[in-house]
Amino acid sequence: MQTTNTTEQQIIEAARKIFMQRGLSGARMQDIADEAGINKAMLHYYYRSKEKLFEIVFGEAVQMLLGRVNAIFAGDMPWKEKIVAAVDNYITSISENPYLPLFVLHEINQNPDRMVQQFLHGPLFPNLRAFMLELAMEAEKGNIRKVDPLQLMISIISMCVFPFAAKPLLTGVFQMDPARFKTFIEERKKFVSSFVLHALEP
Amino acid sequence: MQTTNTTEQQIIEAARKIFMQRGLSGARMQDIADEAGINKAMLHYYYRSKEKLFEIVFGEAVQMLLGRVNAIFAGDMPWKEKIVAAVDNYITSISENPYLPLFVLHEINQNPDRMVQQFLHGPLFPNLRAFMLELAMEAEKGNIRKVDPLQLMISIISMCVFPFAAKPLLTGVFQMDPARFKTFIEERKKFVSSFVLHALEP
DNA sequence: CTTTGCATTAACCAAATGGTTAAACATTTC
DNA sequence: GAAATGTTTAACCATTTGGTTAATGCAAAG
Repeated sequence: MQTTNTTEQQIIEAARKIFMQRGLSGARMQDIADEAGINKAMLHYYYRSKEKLFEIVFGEAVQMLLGRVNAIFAGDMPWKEKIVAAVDNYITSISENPYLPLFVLHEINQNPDRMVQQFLHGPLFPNLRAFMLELAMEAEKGNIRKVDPLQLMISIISMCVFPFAAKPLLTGVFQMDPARFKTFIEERKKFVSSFVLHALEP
Repeated sequence: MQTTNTTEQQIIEAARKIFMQRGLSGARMQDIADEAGINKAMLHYYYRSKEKLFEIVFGEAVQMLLGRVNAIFAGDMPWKEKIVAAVDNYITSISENPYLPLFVLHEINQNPDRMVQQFLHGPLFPNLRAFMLELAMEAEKGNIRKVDPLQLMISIISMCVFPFAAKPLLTGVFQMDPARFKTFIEERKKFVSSFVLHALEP
């Protein structure tokens, strides 16, 4: 990745930073311009309106958050390894974008219709669905305890995502400093996958 | 609870509704006034400023979300029953306030310092801490698998809270209608507690 | 009845905010 | 090198928004 970006890219990066931190209604066009080191009029020159700019940032964010979860289940590993890899991979990728989950969650709540747009683009997580089917079959064969795959799936995602969405709350309640939180997240990778695998034992 | 409230109460209720849905920066004083069926000036007459009004609503919300989790672990039941009761209780209480988790999470992220204020009031979840200690002791005795109590605690909370924070996303991705979501939540009570208990088996 | 003190409102205000414009500046084209 | 095209800026504009004010309504106290 180049450090010298075009103005357009600089704007998107600045917009991403501001929107992610403050949300659509909390973000100020002036702040985005300042962050990008340019004049406010430039934002409108390249991206017409705040709404348009937001849609781009939001769309990319949804892709990052949801696209990845599907991709993780793409391989043809055994299901146990798939769970371990998925958890590890997902927590790692969110670590690099800690604001992402809450940003997406909050904005979807503000305007659920925006999601509809997003889902028209691609198919609905074929890998994830295939994986859930695989789990159901393993349960049938008696290799794992019989659980609702949807409940399981959402539990896994919950355990990976929630700590980031609740970071300031957790560090506050349990008095973790930033370093402690980092090790907590690192340890969490192992914890979640082993927790899930144990829970699935017949 | 009376249906005929004082103006002050009407304002708080209206503010709660608007703030919870739109957040601090997204809420408009005019909308709160309309919701309460009164003049905008009344808001300032009773609560000086938007910020002051928000702090009241936010404080109550934190209390609802965090205060309860501590209270649930108060009794002297065996730890297994405590987990079952806590999960059931917590999911039920959030069902009645589905906007609550995301609202609190989002606003804490916007301004983490606000939390500090909240924690100065009471002690830091003595029951929750006691329960975590109890789990550690059970692990020592070999009655449950040895796990980090903090990781476990946060996992339980994650699994209870996240589905509500992500409701529109989940209903979108997994194409649930409102009724389906309701049964999903109802089933979740049993799923989560049994999932956790299985995961804790030595 | 009138005075007093609180409750309520319409009209108003200043600052913030998303967006526009016309001119200056830079780069490419011929 | 001048015309044309694209980029950037300062100044400006209209609307929104949190907040104020002065006048009105109104119930209780005297």
